[in-house]
Amino acid sequence: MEYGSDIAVETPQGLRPDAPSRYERREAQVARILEGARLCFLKSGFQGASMGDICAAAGMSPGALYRYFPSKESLIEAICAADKEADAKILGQMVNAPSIIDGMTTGLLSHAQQLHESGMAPLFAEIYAEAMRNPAMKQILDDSMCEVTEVIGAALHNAVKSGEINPVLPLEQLVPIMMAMGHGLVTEDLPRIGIPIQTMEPAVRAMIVGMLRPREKYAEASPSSQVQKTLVT
Amino acid sequence: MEYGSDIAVETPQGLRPDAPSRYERREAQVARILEGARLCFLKSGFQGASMGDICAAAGMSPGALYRYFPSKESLIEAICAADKEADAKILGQMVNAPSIIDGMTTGLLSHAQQLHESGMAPLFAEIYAEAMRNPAMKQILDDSMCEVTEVIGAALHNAVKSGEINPVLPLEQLVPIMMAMGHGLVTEDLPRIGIPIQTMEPAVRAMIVGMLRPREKYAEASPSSQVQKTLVT
DNA sequence: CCGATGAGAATGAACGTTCGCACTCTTTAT
DNA sequence: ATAAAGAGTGCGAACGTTCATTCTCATCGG
Repeated sequence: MEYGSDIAVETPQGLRPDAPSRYERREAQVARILEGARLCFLKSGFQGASMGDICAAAGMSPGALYRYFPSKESLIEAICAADKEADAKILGQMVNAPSIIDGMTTGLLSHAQQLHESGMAPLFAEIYAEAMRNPAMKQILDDSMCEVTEVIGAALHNAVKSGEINPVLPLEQLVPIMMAMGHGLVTEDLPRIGIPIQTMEPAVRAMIVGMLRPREKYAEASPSSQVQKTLVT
Repeated sequence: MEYGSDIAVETPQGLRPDAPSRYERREAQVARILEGARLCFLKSGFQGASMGDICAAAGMSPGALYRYFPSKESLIEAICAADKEADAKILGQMVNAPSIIDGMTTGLLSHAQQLHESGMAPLFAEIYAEAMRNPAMKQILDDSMCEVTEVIGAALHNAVKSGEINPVLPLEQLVPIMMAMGHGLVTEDLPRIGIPIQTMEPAVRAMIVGMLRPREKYAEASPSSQVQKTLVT
């Protein structure tokens, strides 16, 4: 059951630096497998998709596929990890915006948009369900969650210190709650039921403003939904 | 593949009204099976739990179990339907409260509480994931979702008419968005990571208030987080 | 005695994974 | 330059297991 963890290919430095074929080909094959696996998992779920299905989708025999991934589980983990990396990118947008309200609003909406366009929303649900019982998957998810919590928490902490916002709750509690709500927003795939992402902007902003209670000069923000805070907790 | 849909037991009227043993015994067996199935699905997921596991959990042989449920799929559907019924109960609380803000706030929190206490949160994730690919499951979920949307939508509509609230968005858009956020809140199982349900109260209220923008006399509400609306969309 | 119920072995399919073999490059030896 | 060796890669049959479901037979209440 214990394979060496050579899922990822060796670094190119292991070969002549100008030799393209071997290393690049291997990377391309890995990509093909992951893409096929993603499609199958999307259609049938982690447990429902068979290795046969995945082989077919990747245009490859089982023998060949197993040269790249030692088990079905390793495939699932690779897919999850890739998904979490995509999340991290979005995160950057959120915390680097000049206004924390704008950053979080557009960050959440981009996340939803990306998930919808890439058709990954169902996979998200799958990952969550799998994490509920598979400890290895749980770890991947928790690590990612932890990292996100810290980065957002730090950004909010700065905003609090500079007097930009005055949250309804201590940050340790507020951040997970906002993330949970955001998680619901992006997994529900609202565009599918006729609610375009852009429509959600005022609602998302209202939620964030409601929870962060920015001082007036920060709260004006964009299109609609003006709210001003009146009291400190 | 096409069995008669006699998943649920025949109504008691089909037997002598004073005959307890047959009908009651059958109902008890069904309950035992469903409880065992629930535990197994919780632990291993719909696809991961085997009929053998479920038989063992229900203290029953496969031959016996199949006298009550014609397939594994019918078991899954029964579990989902039971779950959706539990949701409907919570819904009553929400719309019958004198203040729509209070009703929705406490309704959401009760839902989260119940899901956490009954340990059903992981099943929720499982149901969602399954619905993403199984059309029959999708139907069950959509029907429930549709019903909830209507009831909440109607309650909000009344509140708008009476001038109690002035939502940031048209209701057809707002309701699904709020439900999505609520869904995220209850499935994330925040108590598990150290955030007790009651802590979430101000945050949930802030979200709801932010989105519904009640007039001042309704907005005062409980503990914290006072927000007042200033403009119409 | 009959229909409902239960146990548990049996069945056939599907699954994840492995194996043996063939083929193709790349490197090394001649 | 050519041959031999070796590693990487691919195929698809085969293996052992597990699974959902069915079958057969026994039991029991009415």
